[in-house]
Amino acid sequence: MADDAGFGALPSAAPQSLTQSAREKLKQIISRIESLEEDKKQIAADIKDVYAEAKALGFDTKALRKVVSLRKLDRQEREEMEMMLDLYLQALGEI
Amino acid sequence: MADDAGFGALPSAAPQSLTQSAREKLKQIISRIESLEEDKKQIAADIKDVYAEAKALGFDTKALRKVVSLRKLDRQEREEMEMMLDLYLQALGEI
Amino acid sequence: MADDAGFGALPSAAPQSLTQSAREKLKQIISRIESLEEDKKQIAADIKDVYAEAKALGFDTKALRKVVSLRKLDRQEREEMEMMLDLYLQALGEI
Amino acid sequence: MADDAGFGALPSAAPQSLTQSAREKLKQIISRIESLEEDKKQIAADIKDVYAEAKALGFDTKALRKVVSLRKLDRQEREEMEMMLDLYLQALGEI
DNA sequence: AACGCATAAGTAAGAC
DNA sequence: GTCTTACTTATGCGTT
Repeated sequence: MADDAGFGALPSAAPQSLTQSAREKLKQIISRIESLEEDKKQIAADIKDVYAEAKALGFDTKALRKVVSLRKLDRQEREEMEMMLDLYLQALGEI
Repeated sequence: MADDAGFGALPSAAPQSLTQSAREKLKQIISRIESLEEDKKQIAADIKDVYAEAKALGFDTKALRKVVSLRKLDRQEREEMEMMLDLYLQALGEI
Repeated sequence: MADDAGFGALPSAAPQSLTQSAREKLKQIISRIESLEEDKKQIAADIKDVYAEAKALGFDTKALRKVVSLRKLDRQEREEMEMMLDLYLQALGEI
Repeated sequence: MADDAGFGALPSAAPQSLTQSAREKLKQIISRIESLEEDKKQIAADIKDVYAEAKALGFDTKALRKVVSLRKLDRQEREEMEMMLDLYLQALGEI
């Protein structure tokens, strides 16, 4: 697959002639990123499947999504609270 | 505003009192979704890490991202072409 | 939920009492935006009409949409390539 | 520009050999759609500009967007009311 | 009339 | 710290 795309994207010091080892490293990096993105995409598809399944069971997916996002908000608020707490504890430690 | 949450997150027949089994099923669904979203979030963090690592090695992350997205475009175009081909074959089949 | 509308749609210095001129300016801005969005909506409707007309003439709108999107992809890729080229030229300039 | 893309997307009756006039018609259709989409894109850019200008004047664009979307919701509700009213009037006429 | 899709809005991250 | 760019979510549209 368009694997010769390994141009550019190089250590800024030597733009036009990448050393062999840099080339190798670059390929690895690209490969890892693309692999991770593939995984992410797969999980997104899995999530879609779960919603589809829920719908088939008679659940209202729109409401379902709302529930999930509300719970996420709650969690975020809780995390923020913890961060605030850390901050305060830290501040107290500095007295 | 978006708060008119048209509820009914449940099998349409019994809006306000979910049966026990429906409740269980609902919990399972939410749990699975949240677990998957957690995984997805983790992978996104991993990707961030790879970029950070690449940057530390002297690679230009902006160019790196461009390379990745360009390769993605290539892939998309190839997929699009295959879909087009399918479409045409299908159209021909309908003669 | 998203109802915590963190207001202050106004010059930060005087949150609750907008000066008369700021009020005027605000009205103008909203008006311009809404007018532009109206135009945009109109054009979207026009596009819909063209597809409907095409369908009436016997064209397969699904294939039609694919063609349009493929041509758009082509254009995007060409633009991407030019951006890449700029990036490289720029990188070379920095040697 | 990739102008040879005028393949397929054809009246279902004669998939592989588009008549000359159908080809012409197809080109016109694609051209009109692309032109309209270009206009739409331009307007979207204009809207962005207005928000940017508002920001420069000290307005909080996030809140601004909220205002616009709220007003849009209001309008939609009003339109629905009018539709309902029409419906009722119509129903009354049928007595 | 409901389902999936595709665009569009809003949000969050990264670069300069 | 601002600003753009990318991603995620949400709504609407066409289709079956």
